[in-house]
Amino acid sequence: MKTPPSRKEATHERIVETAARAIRRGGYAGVGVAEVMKEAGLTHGGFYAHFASREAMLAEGVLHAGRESAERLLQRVGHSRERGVSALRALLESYLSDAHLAAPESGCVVAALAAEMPRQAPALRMASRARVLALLDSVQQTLPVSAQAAAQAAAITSAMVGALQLARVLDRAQGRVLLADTRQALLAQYDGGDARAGAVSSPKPRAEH
Amino acid sequence: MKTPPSRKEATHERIVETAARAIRRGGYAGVGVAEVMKEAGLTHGGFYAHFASREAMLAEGVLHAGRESAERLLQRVGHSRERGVSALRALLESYLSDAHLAAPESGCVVAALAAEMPRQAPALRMASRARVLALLDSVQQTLPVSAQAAAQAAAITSAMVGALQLARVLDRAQGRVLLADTRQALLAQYDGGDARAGAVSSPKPRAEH
DNA sequence: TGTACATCAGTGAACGCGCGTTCACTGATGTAC
DNA sequence: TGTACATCAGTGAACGCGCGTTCACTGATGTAC
Repeated sequence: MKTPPSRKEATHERIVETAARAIRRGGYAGVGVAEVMKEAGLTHGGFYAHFASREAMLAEGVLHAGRESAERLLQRVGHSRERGVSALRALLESYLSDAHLAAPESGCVVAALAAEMPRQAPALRMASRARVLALLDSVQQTLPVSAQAAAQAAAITSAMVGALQLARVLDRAQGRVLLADTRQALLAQYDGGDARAGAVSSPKPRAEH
Repeated sequence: MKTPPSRKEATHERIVETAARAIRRGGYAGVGVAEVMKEAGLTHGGFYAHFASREAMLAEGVLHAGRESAERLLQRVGHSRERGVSALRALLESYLSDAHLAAPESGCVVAALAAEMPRQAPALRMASRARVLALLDSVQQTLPVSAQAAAQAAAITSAMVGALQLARVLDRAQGRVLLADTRQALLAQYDGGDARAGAVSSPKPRAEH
């Protein structure tokens, strides 16, 4: 059983949570020590009592962000299955949703950081890589067990991550269409017949106010 | 007809080419003015005779990189069609190749920078967005004309970009497998029957020396 | 063709700012008796 | 229960370095006559 966290442990956790949000918002390169500490309600002077370096904070942040969004995804998949929806469909509808598109800060850390990951120093690159492998594994677990499951998971995960990233570069309307198109294409291919075969462009979303 | 480039124009072009490589290697955030100028054989003092700001250089760099890799892709697709290979197959085999995986510096700028693009200042974000739209269009042009072509292009482009990024995060062997799996899955779905339906994991690549 | 001068591309030193990191100190929490 | 002291988390000022930007100057190129 866990002992209750000490004051320092609780603070540490709060900094890591803040960092996990900040790296998804600004990228590894866009996150500063002072900024994170301030957002966590502290001054930057105390930072090195918690981490050996800025990079160590980023590594803890990416792992935390990954675990957090993996949990959330798993929950949603669980709920949807109770409603008779396949795990894969639940996964795709959640991951490729407008909500996820609009909220990188609390979303998938791989989609937020993939391009930056290979450029990081070894420790941070390894932490990043672990989250990519975990995502691939999560996707694979929504597929029927078969010899091709790993390969299918690779293709599906690639499309999920790519679609979210491209959609975030485009403007809102174009991004939503791209997301919807990709969702439909993947469902048609991997989740059997109840989506019409051949993806069809969604109608333009209505203007927002 | 073009007048021959002045000395200054030639230098400017050389800086932009250098920048185009540098941003794909290091990301927007990893590129410095002094570094690019030095790599172009100049001192950093002359920089502001060529660009209004660092950001202006990055914008020219991303456009240059995009046009360059689009041209190269188009060439390869052209050659392959002469050999009786479909345009889409040629595109996928080139984009999802081990060579592209290993050479981000001269490869697709969207794959190298997608996650950073939404965070940039407006001018740079617009230049980045233009390259995403151009890539989507390039992919669509390899597809048969149909009402679904845009939607298919969205799904295929997402998978292409995502696969390259994920593969670059993993180690070399895992990355190649992920790339091959995605390639096969896309070919099976969109390029008809001669790839076995259902992607199959490739054998492990041999160790390199 | 040759000389004098103006223009222009590029040089190198310097400035200012942001940011990661360090450190002496403070105020609060917990322990000994 | 109360007092004295030690420990510990967090503060705030300061340091040093890198980097974008500026600017006075130089050497080369081109033009006028």
